[in-house]
Amino acid sequence: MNDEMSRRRGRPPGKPETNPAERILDAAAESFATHGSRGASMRTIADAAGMRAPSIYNHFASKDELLIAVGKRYFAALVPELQAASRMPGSGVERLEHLIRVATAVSTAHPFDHLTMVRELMQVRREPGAESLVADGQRCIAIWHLVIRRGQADGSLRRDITPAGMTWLIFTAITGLTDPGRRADILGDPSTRNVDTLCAVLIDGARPVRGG
Amino acid sequence: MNDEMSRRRGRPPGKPETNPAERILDAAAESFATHGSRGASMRTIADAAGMRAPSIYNHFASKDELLIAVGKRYFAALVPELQAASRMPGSGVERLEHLIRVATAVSTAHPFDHLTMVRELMQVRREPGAESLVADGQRCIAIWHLVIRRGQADGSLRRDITPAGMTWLIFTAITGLTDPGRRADILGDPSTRNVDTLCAVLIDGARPVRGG
DNA sequence: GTCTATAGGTAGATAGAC
DNA sequence: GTCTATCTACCTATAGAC
Repeated sequence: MNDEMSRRRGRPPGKPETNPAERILDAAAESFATHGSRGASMRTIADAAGMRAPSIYNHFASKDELLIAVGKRYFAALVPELQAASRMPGSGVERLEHLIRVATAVSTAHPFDHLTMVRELMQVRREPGAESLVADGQRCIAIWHLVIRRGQADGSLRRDITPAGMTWLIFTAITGLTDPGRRADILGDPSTRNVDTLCAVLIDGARPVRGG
Repeated sequence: MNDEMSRRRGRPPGKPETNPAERILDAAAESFATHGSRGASMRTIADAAGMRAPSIYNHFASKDELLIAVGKRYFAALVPELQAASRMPGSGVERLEHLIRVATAVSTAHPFDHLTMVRELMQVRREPGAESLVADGQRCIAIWHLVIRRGQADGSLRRDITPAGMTWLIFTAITGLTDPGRRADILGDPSTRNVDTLCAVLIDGARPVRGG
């Protein structure tokens, strides 16, 4: 019984995942995304990570720092991919397609990190240690804006929408894609093919209007 | 001092809003949407509604019931509008445009109700009293699916996306539109014109692909 | 670096005066 | 129908043994 209690929620057998900090981050991200940062307790996070709550404080100084660490991990995965995609050759609409592809890939690969960042990170924006998160967020937005502006300049993207508006629409669609609770309900089959088609709708909607 | 404390956060002077239950619902929706259902406390909700926490229990039996009441108010505003829009004459894509228009109007008119429903209502799905919420949600989804299927049948909507996928994409875009925290950051100017253009992107993306 | 025990604070909800 | 006072439970975080 003690054996079963001490290492609960085992990760898939083939994956040892011996790093405690990473285990804690995984558990925290899922808990934050599912129950909100206030609904997630250090006890349940620790439980999912296979330890007791006080042990978390050997790796992270506070709950807020845990929240910030999840955000940092997310941007560490996203920013380099976005930068690379924005530098690929092709027309504006093609580069935007690359951006959507990599952003969707990163966010569906780490859905809980994405949702934690979107829904819970506003609360710790002004906390010490969160400055880099704000900077990374602005860096990402700047990349999207630049690519869209260039697409509008070369005529491959419609000009009646602001880069900010289009960025927001794409970002919010990706956020919906990562929502594990609603995915199954509404999407039914979360197959990659379906996701690609949804991205195609966004891209086709972003092209210049016919005859215009 | 007691005078200032007892009736805090006054609504606009011209609006008496004497109904306590409605005041509580307004305060609860904003608090739920902003801080999450766990981050929102009965004390702060009561404070925003101009009363003390125990007084809320004269109108709602528990915090969960308050959450459910917000969801009910949202669907009471949305469902009739969706039904009316789905019955308007025209092609499938035109009816879908009507749906998007009324759904956007309702959700931006009651953004906190919408966000509360989206983010926090999953937790009380199986609570007694929440059955009608689940039913209303399924009713809305059915309307969207029907309109989209008809549009695909009459050739005014692309056929390579499932009704569920398109519904989800639109719904998630509307959710993003209601987010008061991010609206200003990303959209910049929350003017109606901008919102209409974003809806146009969705509609244009949903039309049959060119040459196909 | 993990644990048990616990401090200190705040949450939801109730009792009962008015 | 609103209030003050309060109960009980849970939360974050710390202390200190091992």
